[in-house]
Amino acid sequence: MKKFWLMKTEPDVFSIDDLKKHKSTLWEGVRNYQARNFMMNDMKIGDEVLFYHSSTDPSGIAGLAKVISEKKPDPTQFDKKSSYFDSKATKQKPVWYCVEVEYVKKFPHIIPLAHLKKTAELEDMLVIKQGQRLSIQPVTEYQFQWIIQNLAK
DNA sequence: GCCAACGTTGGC
DNA sequence: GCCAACGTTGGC
Repeated sequence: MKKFWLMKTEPDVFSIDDLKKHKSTLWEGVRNYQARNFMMNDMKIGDEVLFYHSSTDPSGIAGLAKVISEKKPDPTQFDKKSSYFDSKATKQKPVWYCVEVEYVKKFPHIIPLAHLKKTAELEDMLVIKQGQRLSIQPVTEYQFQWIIQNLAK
């Protein structure tokens, strides 16, 4: 059963245009257990992703991606030079995992967070809740399809 | 740049 | 295991 997700990124660091250019990317650098657990346990090949730009103006959904590989150890946890280095992690016992996501499309216009907040059909979306910092969030199929059909233009 | 909300750390 | 202190996220 295909699932749907929202993944946040700061466009200054990695934007939808970067994903388009690279075709796909390992979603490395997640250091939150809840978000990691989604990637470790729940995200499967073919799952669809709303690609969300945070800490920018306006913040919002910039496009679509899809999951093309299931969990792999996050290489940055072993890299002493990386700010994501984790001394607790070993190659035999990695702590952090990530999935690989592939570019699908960039929306003609970003869908601003403020717009999502005003949409009654999306009132249960996690991303619009105050203080919701989780960088990978589950989205319902209804929410996903509604956004595609009504807001992605 | 501010700061509320949240997750994590560490002393006890 | 509690919880205060701290660091981070991310909208505004």
